[in-house]
Amino acid sequence: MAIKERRRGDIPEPALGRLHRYQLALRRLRREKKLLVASARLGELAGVSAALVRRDLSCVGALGQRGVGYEVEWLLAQLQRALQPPAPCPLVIIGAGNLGAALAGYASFDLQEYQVVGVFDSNPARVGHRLQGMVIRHMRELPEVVQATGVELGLLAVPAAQAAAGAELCAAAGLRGLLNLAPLPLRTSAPLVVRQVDLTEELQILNYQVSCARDRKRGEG
Amino acid sequence: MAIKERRRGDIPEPALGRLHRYQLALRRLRREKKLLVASARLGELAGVSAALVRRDLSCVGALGQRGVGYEVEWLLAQLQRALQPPAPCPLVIIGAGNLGAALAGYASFDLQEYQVVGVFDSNPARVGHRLQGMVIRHMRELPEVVQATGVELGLLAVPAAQAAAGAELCAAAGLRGLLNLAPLPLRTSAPLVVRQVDLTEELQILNYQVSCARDRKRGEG
DNA sequence: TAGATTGTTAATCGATTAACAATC
DNA sequence: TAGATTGTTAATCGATTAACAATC
Repeated sequence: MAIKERRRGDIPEPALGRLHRYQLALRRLRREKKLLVASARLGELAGVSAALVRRDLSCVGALGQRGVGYEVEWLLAQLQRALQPPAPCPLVIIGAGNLGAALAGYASFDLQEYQVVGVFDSNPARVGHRLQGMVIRHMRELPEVVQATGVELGLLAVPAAQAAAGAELCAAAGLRGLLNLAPLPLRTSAPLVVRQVDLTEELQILNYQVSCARDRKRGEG
Repeated sequence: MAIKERRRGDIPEPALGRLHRYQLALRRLRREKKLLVASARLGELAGVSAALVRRDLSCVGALGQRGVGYEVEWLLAQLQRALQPPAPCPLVIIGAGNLGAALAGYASFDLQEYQVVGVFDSNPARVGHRLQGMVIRHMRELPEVVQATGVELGLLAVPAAQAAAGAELCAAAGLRGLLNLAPLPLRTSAPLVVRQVDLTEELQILNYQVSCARDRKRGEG
């Protein structure tokens, strides 16, 4: 039986999220000096069924041993290779307002695998000031920085009204991927991969689910 | 034909996210003085098919007129009622580190529908300092604030290692919902509804999708 | 009436689970 | 060999799309 060709791009999106969480669980197991882990245990740690763990792992070609389980260290290496974060992945932050400033600090200190290589803003009043030890640069310098550093990813943290224009500038500057934190679904301009994270949306869903939980309890009680 | 009983909790989660985006689109249409909108146009604005728009809207009992479309103002009111954000929804922030500070600023200024009523931290070195005009309080004061203000939702912005303990304290203090921003899947402790937003995960997925897009292009070129 | 657009049903698609032969 | 656990196939479930009768 031929080893399945691991064509990139064939991992469905929900599986990508779970693979990331398996990594977290595996790192924890490694800290605990565990050498082997079964799909059942890994699923327990990641909040996922054992069957789904096995299916997800099989789609990155990461194999265990029947009757034994998965080797922690080796599996972790496989996942890292498959999801390929080339160690300290460079990143720019667009928007130096409240959220941008927060993220600059957060990303600098807490996201070990990512490295902020620049903070940009189109507001002249902000340009030149310092943020987490970095000088805020004008948006028009972005293409230059992309050229010089080869950075591909950006965090878009500007007000909703400016998100579309900001994304255009990012695309034009040569960025490849954008994590949009503005509460505005972005018309994904041609060559740019856009992902949306909207805290307002998350809060609204949470709020709804909370009120449903309350209703259910009332129904029982 | 009886009007469908709008039992709360029967809206599937993916639909909840889209309903929120319809609200954004509708507000924009309102600003543009549009009175009516068709499912096709609303879908276009929200990046969703017309059929799905109609299905989603029907599950909150929000109805249009055949041959005509949906009345913008009225539909917006229906959605707001169904998703019920009771105007300025109170909120606490747990963790006054980089991310917490950022969120405190962001939530105070940019999330109009939410109001930060307190920032908490368990690190005595931080307690007493000011953040966005609010005094950082010790975690042990949380129950008191929950009692006094009736706040139900929290943003958990502590380091991964402290997330589990933080969630416990929130549950014990009487919070009902928690948006966890720590990169750690939280074992949802009994009566607390937890939602996960992990920027690391989002970045990793984005990064993967970018590299897939690159591979595809290479394949073509 | 003719044209437009809904609400809903049936068909399709994709993701998850259950089950089990393979095999350590 | 007996027990454990994988990788994968088939069954199930849920969400999306296509299609169309209802009706403005």
